Amino acid sequence: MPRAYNPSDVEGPIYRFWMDKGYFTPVIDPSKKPFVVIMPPPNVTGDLHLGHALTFFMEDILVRWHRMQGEAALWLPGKDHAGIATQVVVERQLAKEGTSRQELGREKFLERVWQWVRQYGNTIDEQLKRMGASCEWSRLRFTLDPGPSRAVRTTFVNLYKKGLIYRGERIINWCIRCSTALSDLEVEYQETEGGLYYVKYPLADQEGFITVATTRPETMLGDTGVAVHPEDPRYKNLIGKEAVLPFIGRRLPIVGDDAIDPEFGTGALKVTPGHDPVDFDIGQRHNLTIVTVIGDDGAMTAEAGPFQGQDRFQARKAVVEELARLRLLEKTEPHRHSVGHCQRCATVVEPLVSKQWFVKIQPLAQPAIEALQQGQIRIVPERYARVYLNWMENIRDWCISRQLWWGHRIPVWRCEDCEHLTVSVEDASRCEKCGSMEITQDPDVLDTWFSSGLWTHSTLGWPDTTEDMDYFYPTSVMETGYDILFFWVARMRMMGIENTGKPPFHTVFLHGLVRDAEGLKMSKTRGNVLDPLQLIDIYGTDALRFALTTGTAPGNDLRLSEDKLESSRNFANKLWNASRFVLRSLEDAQGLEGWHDLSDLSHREDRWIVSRLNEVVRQVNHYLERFEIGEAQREIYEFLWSEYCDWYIELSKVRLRESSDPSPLRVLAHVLEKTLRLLHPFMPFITEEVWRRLTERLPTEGGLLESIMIAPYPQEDPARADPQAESDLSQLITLVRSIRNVRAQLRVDASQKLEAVIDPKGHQDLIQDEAQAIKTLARVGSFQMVEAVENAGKDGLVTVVAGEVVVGLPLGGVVDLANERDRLAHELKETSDNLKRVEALLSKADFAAKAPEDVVERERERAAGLRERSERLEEVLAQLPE
RNA sequence: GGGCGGUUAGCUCAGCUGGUUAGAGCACCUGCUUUACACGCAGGGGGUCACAGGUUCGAGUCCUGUAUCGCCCA
Repeated sequence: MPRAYNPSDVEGPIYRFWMDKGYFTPVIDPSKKPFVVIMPPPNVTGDLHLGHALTFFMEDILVRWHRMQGEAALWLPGKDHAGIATQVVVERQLAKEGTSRQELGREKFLERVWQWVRQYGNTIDEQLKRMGASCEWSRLRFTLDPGPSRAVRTTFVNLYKKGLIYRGERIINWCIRCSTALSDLEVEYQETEGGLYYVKYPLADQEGFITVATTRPETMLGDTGVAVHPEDPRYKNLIGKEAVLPFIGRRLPIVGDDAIDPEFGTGALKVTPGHDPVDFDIGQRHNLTIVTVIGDDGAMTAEAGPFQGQDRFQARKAVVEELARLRLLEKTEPHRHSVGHCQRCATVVEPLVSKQWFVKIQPLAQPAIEALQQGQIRIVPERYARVYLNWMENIRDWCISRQLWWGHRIPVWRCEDCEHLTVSVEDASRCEKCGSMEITQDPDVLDTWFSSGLWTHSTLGWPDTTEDMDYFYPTSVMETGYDILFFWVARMRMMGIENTGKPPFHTVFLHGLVRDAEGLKMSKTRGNVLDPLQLIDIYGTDALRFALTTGTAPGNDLRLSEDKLESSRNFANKLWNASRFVLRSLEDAQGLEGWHDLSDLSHREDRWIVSRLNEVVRQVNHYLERFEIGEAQREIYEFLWSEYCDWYIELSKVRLRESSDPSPLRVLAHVLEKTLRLLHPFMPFITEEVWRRLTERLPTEGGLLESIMIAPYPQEDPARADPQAESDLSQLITLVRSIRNVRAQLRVDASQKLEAVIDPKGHQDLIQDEAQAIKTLARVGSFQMVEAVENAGKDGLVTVVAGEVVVGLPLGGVVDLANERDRLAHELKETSDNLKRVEALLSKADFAAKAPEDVVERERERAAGLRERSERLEEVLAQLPE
């Protein structure tokens, strides 16, 4: 066994072993509880990043944990065609080659995309495997697969028939570069420095002007009204009158509308229903006409009069200049406002009126809201439930059509003869109304999130009645980043309830975003993206898993640094070396029978470590139940390193050297084996590797299996708890530490063995039994037990109060008395300060009366301990020679 | 404008329903080739838990307000 753990030696073969054994495939068994996680399908746009890695690690931990508990665990992997995202990526590639999708044509372009998808699809699968993901490959799905595609069409048809999908002319977000409509969610707002322009509109049929303030002067060409607050005294008398639009000459009715904020600008708003969603609504309320002055290519239309043909930003300048020349520009103020950008290509989004398909969302949102309110769905962390509810309650109809080529084509065929729309799951060949063959399919595709919204059930075979649907639906936990709560989680809920009548999962577990060491979001443009595979090459999968999921709380962002990775790698190495020690000790060992159950523990060290392990098992399960993965890992880390390695192994060395009876070998093996199982969901590879080597050397007991992956997860056993052993060992450890402490403080050479006198204060048996351990671990040559240390008649006695025990170390001339006096005085002050605080608490009448009994009792015991300690210290100090 | 989160050791972060002397990793200081591990061992220093009030026998933890940083929504 090599001195250092080398992950790359073991990870590949182990993963292949698991695959070959089919451990990732659950057995459908109605008598068993299923545990189901549907993987958030990564986009097939490129390599996986650390955000994906975090998602997969969290899910793998949960799934492995449940699988080891004997549940039928299904983790269903998949990939998303990611309509606009993928199309943009491939278009960029085409641009580099000097061509475009238009040049290629729809069919050829789609072929190109499929090529891309095959390449990256495979890469993603391989990356997942390297991450140790125990997902069910035989059920792998792609959103454009026939099954999920049929689910998409079926849902579309159903919603259409219920009147929940409609086609309408509405204001939508338009990306000029992508030439497509976007949903509200696909628009990202950025604060931008701009201007607020005050423009004078002459009043019709009377003298004077009304001044409006706008951030987008070029849209004025499409104004069809002016709005003021109905109660605004400045403008009240103008309501019902008209203004005249400069350049165009159109007469603009002045209307009163509550939506106007009298405080903003001049309190008068130019209304452009064709290019602003707020204005669109105002226009609807007051029957204002819609004029489109910016075309879907971003250039001014014929309606823009003299500005026709100019780019929208060019037109902005030109309009302002012209206004200034005509003395209609009152003033310009600098102004910060948020501007919408296309999520995928960062082009400024243009609100446009366009004919699109929409989902009427209210009737779908309502049941989803109720499911949450009735507790059918739980969100972890809970605070996101309110965020989610608030969003659901204010949700607007969802624009689902995209003018893209890559995606699920809308299953609607328009009849050239009678204009009837045939909406059908199967490809239509004739008009369902007049039977005409002259029908053409809608050229648009559906929003990617439409198919993602069905993912929890479309992957299990819906709309068919399948064994999978029957057994695995509804799923258990939806684990994903909080950034797609609205995009995805909300839509899955709505669609899941709509299609199946049941919420698609009972728990939503949200994790945070992975940031770099400076706390910045990782992005390609910033160049701070860390490639998970590279990190795996350097540190190993288990270390990366541990680093990403340790010390984090649900829903909180986390920073990944080299430090964390190194520390996780070191932990893996620590485990490796502890195992090396155990394995070497087990070589040719006899009498290991019973290692699995350990029914007859007599040695207090053994009872101690088994008791501690049992407590850790309890804690880890407790934390996992609450999705506190970071805390669960910390428990194991600390137990393994600070208790098992630092103390139990060190103590066992003493016993092994002495060949004492009982031998610690069985317990060394037992605790290591159980800890490996406990740790396996978090660090699957190293635990499997060590477990194999370990179990090879042990008699087959407890139904030992061929892989740790399918071994049972440790469960708490109250019979293992041993408070006496725990308090004994705690005293022993304190004793050893205290002596080491003094040695270090007084700079006693490490190789020098000291003589000691020990006043056991009721711990005679402990000190007697553990004499050899004390000698070895504290580097004491020999000691004798006395009744009072200060009467031992030794020179230069340094006295240590170690828990309840008192130790005297005759250091003769070694000791600087002044130094020693300081040390003791410092310790005494600390003790008596503590004592004062506790006594103050105890002396309050209310405390005894109101605090729970166990708390009071604990404080009393503490006070007694502190009092004793402080008395001892005073005595020692008093007898210190001047 | 509305909402949410953070503010805890030099840095990065844990700390559950209020109850030991507030923890970890890294960094720092001292000493160690102790036959599992220097990716290590032993010992140590370092925190008025952002601030101000309040509730309580008891507050890092609950409430109110302030400051500051960040996120989401409009």
